[in-house]
Formats: sequence, C-alpha cells, structure tokens
Amino acid sequence: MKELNRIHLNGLRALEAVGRLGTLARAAGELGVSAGAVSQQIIKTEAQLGRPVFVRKGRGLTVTDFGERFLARLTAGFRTLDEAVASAQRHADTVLTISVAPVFASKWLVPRLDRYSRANPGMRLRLDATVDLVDPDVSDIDVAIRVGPGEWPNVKLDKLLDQEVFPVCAPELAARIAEPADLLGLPVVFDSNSVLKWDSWLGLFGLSEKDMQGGSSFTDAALALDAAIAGQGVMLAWQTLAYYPLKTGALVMPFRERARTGNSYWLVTSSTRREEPKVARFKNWLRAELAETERDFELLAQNAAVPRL
Amino acid sequence: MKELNRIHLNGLRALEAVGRLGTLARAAGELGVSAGAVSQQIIKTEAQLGRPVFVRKGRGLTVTDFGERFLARLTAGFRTLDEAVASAQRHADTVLTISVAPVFASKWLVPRLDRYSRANPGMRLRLDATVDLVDPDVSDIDVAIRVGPGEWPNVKLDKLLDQEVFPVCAPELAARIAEPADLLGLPVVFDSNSVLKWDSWLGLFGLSEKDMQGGSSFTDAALALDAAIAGQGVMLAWQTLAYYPLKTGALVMPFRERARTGNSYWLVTSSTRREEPKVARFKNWLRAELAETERDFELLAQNAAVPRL
DNA sequence: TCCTTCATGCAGTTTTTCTATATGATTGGC
DNA sequence: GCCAATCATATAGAAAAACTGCATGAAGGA
Repeated sequence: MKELNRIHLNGLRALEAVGRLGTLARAAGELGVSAGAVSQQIIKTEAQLGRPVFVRKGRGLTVTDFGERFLARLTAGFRTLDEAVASAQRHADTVLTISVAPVFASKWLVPRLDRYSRANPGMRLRLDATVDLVDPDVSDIDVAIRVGPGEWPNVKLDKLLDQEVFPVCAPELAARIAEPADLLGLPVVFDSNSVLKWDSWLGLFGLSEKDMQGGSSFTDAALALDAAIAGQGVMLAWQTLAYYPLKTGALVMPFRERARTGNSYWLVTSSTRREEPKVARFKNWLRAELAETERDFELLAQNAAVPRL
Repeated sequence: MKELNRIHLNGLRALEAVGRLGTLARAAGELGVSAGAVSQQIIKTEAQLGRPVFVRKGRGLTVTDFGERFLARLTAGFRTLDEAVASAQRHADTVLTISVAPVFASKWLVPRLDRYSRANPGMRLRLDATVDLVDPDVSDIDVAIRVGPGEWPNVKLDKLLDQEVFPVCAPELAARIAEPADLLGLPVVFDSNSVLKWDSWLGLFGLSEKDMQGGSSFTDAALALDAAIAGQGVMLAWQTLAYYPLKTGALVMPFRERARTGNSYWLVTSSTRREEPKVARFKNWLRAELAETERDFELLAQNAAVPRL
C-alpha cells in the first residue's frame, strides 16, 4: 500500500468518475462539486502519476490507451470500497441484530416477529440465538435480551420484566389439584439445566421441594415444556416460556401466585455507543409486547382453576 | 458509487491501515502522518459510517465483528487501487514502448537492442511494430520512429537521419560493374511496395529507370534484400536496411554516391506531454547509434569497389 | 453565424488535515 | 508495587487542500 501515498485519493476518484462518465460536468455531478474542481483534480493527479490519462483535443476528453487500462482498475477498486460502505450503511439502518437465549426466542419472541415486521416495514431482523452474553461493543449485535440479576459490567441495562415462576400442567392433571399441597402427590417434570428452584414457589405455602415426587428430567426447557403439555407432570415455568401454551389451553396455571426469582429480563446494549433509532424503536416495541404478556397473565390468574388460599 | 460521497476517502484509508497494522503508530508510519492525525481520521470516519469499527478498551484498539468484515473489503479495494497506481508508476519509469516500422525494426533496431540493454540496465523495451503512424497522445507508445517528409501534424518531431538510397548487390555481381551505366545490363530486384525510385539515384548520372532490365519483384523490402544477397540482382537500398549485409560483406555497395529521397528518419513524440527522462535517454542512444551507422557508411564509401566518376 | 457545450485558468475563500503537545490509562519489567 | 514505555485521545493553532464562481478559448451543431 505504499504507492497510494504519492497520490491524492480524491484525485484518483475524480479521475475514475471522469473516465466512467465521459465529461467533467457529469463527473462533477456525481462527486457533488463544481466542474472546475474536477478539472483541477485530474490535472494534478495526472502529474502525480507521471503520465496523462486523458487527451485534450479542443472539446471534450478522450482516454489514452494507458488510461483505459488504468481507469478500469480504478473503477474496480472504488466499486469495492463503495460496496463496502453501502453494505455498512444499509446494514446500519435496516437490519437489527438481536442476541437472545434460544428458549426465549422460540417460545416467546419468534411467534411475535410477524407483528414486528408489520409495525416496522422495511426492517429486517437477524436473530443470534446464543446462551452466553456477548459483548455489545465488540460483536455485531445491536441489542441482547438476557435473564439474570442484572450485574453485567460495561454494558447499558434496561429492565424489561421481572421473571416469576409458577406451576403449570396439562388440564387433565389440573383436575387433581385443589390446593398447593396437592402438587406433592403428582409427578414432576424437571428442567435440569435451570437454576430455578421449586422452593421459591413452594415456600410461599410453607412447602418444600424435598417432599415432591420424582419425575422426568430434561436438559432443555423446551423439551420439559413439551412433556408437561403431554401430561407427564407438573412443571415450574415462567412467563415467556409458558405464555403460548397457556393462551391456547394446552397448559393451565392451577394457582394465580407467582414467585419472584430475583432474575429479570434485561435489554443489554453498548454502554459507549449512542443509541440508534432502530434500537429505540425495537425497545419500545418489546416493552409493549411484554406489557401485553403481563396483562394476559393477570387475566389468566383471575381464571385460575384453583382459588388462592 | 454514490455512497462514497458521504465518506472521506482518506478516512477510509486510515481506517484500513489501522485495521491492518493494529496500532495508530504503525498506521501513521505507513501513511506518513502523525498518530494524532490518524486518530482524528478514524474517529471522524466511524461517525460518518454510523457504527464503530474499533473498540477502545483503555490501551490499544480491537476490531468489532462488523469492522472485521468491513476492513477486509476496504483492504481489497485499496489494494486494487494501489496495484493500479503501482503498475502505472512501474510502467512509467522502466518500460519504454517504441513504435517502429517492421523493416526498420528487424534490419537495424533489433540487432542493437542488446547494446541498449547494456547501456540502460533495468529498462525494458516494448516494440510495437506497425506500419501506420499512431497518435502518441492517445496510444501507449512513448516514442515512434517513422520515415517520411516530416509533415505530420500535432506531434513533436526530431530529425534523426536523412534517408539516402544507393545500389547494392552481391559481391559476385559487383565484379561485373565498373560504372553506373553497367547497372542497366544487370537483373534488378524490385521492392514493389516502396515509393523509392531508381531514378533518384540514376538521375545523378544522367540515366533512367526506363532503360533498366526487368527483374524479380517483392512486396516486402526484407524479401527483396534476401534476393539481392542471393545474387539475384541489383537492389536499390537505404542505410538502415543494408547496414548489416554490407558490414558482413554479404552485399557490397558498388558506388559511393547516395541519393537523397526527400524522406528522413523522424523521432515522433507527443507535442503536449513533457519529455520524460527515459525518452530523452533513448533519443540520445538512438542518435549515437545512427551516427555510428553513418560513420560506417563513410568507410564503406571509401572502399567502394568502383571509384566515383 | 450564433449558441451551446466543453475544459481550463485564476483568485479568493472555505474546509480539511496536520503537527505539536498534553493527558489519562494500561502494560510489562524490575 | 513502582517506574518507564506504549497507546489513544484532546486541543489549538498552523498548514495544506479543495472548492466556488467566473472568465477564457476552443469546437460542434443548428
């Protein structure tokens, strides 16, 4: 990359534009400057190159043999640069990249994406489903949604929703439940990967996980959810996981009580980058959707099969 | 090529250099400016792009995921530009392109090229052997050598040598020649393409081509020359054509008289471009070689088999 | 012939870029 | 644990570059 030091880049660009468009005036139009400016640029740059690229014959410019080959290469180079910048811009404005946990994505976010598309025409979403928190400064993502106590360093955090857990089960099973203690006699579907403990909910009623029956165990919350829907047991679920099965009636929520886990849903963005409009729009949309989810839970609680104690 | 208007090219170049070299200081070294200047450039350009390319974490810079892809494309684009400029420069300094008539090239110039190479190490010659005069402004050639009255418009002309014609023949045939009139009784080798006429030489002695015998005719001077060497007749030759056969004795020059043709050898260059050093050097070398050729002809004339009238 | 289009020359102004220096922050050696 | 080196950034003034607007000259078309 040593040769470019001798040459003014803007001069090369002027050369290229004139070569491609034929006249100074058209090149000036593309470059957004006056024709005189372009004239000065190409003269200076030809001098720096040491050989003429254009022939002046009174009126207009024609390209020398050398210029023909040279300009072709310039065009190729500048086109590459232009495409790089264009894709950066396009990407910047119309593509929103979100990093979310796979379960949250599949059970809650993905089913709502068509609503997002309708509300934000032209925007394209890219979902990056990973478990680990990525650094929003380094990585490609615009926003991340993560569950936790909210103690990540060097990022900007917005709390979206407090995570709460509660039992869910298939309707057939719910018929055998009248009060919390009934849960102890039923099979349980465990999500062995989760750090959430039954005790946080059972404790509300003075019960303990130790007294529960055994049951099936799954390494993935989605599998455990399917097992619960199949009627294989009671499951400890949380809002975004159980939302759709509850809405369709595939699962029911025997009790209206929900227990705080100490975790919340956080929207994670870069602490150094200024918030872009597309991010702000997504944030607002997400808040509205979560608020609706929360309202639906209020309704579900009122219809809970078993009245509160 | 519209996106590049929003971005400063030099800023992109700074971005690319920093991405490739890792630190501001190294990039500044390559770009030939101070580190502070590079810092300002990349900050400004990142703002223009609308997204950061580098992450600042106290000391040093690391590249974002986006930057990784973006910088790769920038590097490709700038490399293309750099190579275009580099080849232009290289070409400009070390390659000399000469347009010459094929006969002149093969009979006089090419045998001397090794002398040129020894005198100008590092220089590479490109011979463009065409009959028509090419426009030195438009075409790729640095210099052209042409024979004619010197009336070409819009070019710079340097006279190299006046063209002169004279009879040549094989030594066996020369034994039958004592005076110019003897030529009328000998077979003649004609170059039917040439505009040169025997009368210009015969006229010096009050003779005329009408009185000559017929003979073989060739559409190419080189073929006619070979026929003359083979002893098939007398030929009207000129300096640069007959030089080597005369020097080796394959042909002889029966008379020392040479007739002007009105044509000269001209060195043709662009009338608008400033003369480059490599062209000036070639011109000097060519003059010296032609001067030597002319001296050799003086010696040949002194040894001419037939004394002047 | 007149009018339009084209490239270039020029002077002054505006914009950009650069240097030089200072600052804060981090790393690595001792 | 401290010191020196390295690194990026900030700032202000200086230097360089690019641009505008207009004038000029040359060529082609109606």
